[in-house]
Amino acid sequence: MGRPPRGEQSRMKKGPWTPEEDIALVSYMQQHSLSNWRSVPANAGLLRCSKSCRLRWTNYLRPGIKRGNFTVHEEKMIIHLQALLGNRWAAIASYLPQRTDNDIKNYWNTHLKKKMRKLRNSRDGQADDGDDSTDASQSTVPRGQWERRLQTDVQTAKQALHDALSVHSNPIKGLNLFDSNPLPPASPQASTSEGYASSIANISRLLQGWMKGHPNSAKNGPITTPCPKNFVMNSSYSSEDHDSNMFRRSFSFSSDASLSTELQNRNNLAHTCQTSLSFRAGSSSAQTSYMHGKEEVPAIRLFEKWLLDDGSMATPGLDGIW
DNA sequence: AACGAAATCAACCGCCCAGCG
DNA sequence: TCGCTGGGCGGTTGATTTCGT
Repeated sequence: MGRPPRGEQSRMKKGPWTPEEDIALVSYMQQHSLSNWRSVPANAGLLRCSKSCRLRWTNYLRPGIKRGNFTVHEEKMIIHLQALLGNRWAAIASYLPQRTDNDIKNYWNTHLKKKMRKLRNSRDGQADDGDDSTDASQSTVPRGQWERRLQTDVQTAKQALHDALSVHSNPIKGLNLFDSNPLPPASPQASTSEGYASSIANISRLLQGWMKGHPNSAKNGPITTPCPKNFVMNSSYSSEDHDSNMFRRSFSFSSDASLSTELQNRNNLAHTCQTSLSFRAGSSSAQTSYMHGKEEVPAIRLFEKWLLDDGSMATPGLDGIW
């Protein structure tokens, strides 16, 4: 990618995003269909590089992101998937659509890696040697496991592609993850799955943090408070402080916007799928493994059962962590 | 209360790849 | 075919927060 001109680069702002910037970006993203990220900073009035905007949006501001409070089930899935796929966080994140690859990566590095190391040490009775040999990407994977990884890659890719394509015939499928309803559930019981952070909640969070530290609240840093399960608009918000129109815009994602986001997510998934397929393209054994018995469907079912079944078919050695 | 160490995580960096002219 | 560009990915950094003494 071409390096931006020196002058332009120096004018670009770096570091933590302010609530004002977040609102500007969210507001822009809500009103415009995304054609290319390069035009976003200028059009949204941000002194950020396009990459920074994309990252901020995909990792923190876009609708349907759940942050913090990883469940035991999610932990297990991450560990299983990491063992299978290695540090391919985007692929792992595709199995946890509420989570971003960055979030999963951070969680792995700060929590799970340590947990795994502890487990290994207690099992082997060895002192911590500090290496990360539990990482599939760095370990010498036994042939059987490698083949299973390979098959999983292909199946993951196929499934992702299938999902990505099927959205056109059934756009509602899977949309519970990206609820188009701008209003939060009326009661805790109304929320089907456990706490899902909508865009509304994301913006609420940033505004709450903004108000807590406003003005010049940089010291408070990014808002990391977990989202409430059922967001209630903060009644203490004063429209005198900020542009109330912008506020309203930020809190009213249209279903179209949510749908386009979902479509893009699925397109991204399809891209991951392509990447995944090409990843092993040079391997003849990949073909052998994939074609074996023409049993793609049972294979993915088995894998998903293994993956999603809480501990019943857990990876040997992982039981007892929780 | 004060200080340093450790943990956390948002954001950046650099590389890679696909698409396009 | 080649060079350029936009976008995606994984690794790393560094500011901030939390914990222990």
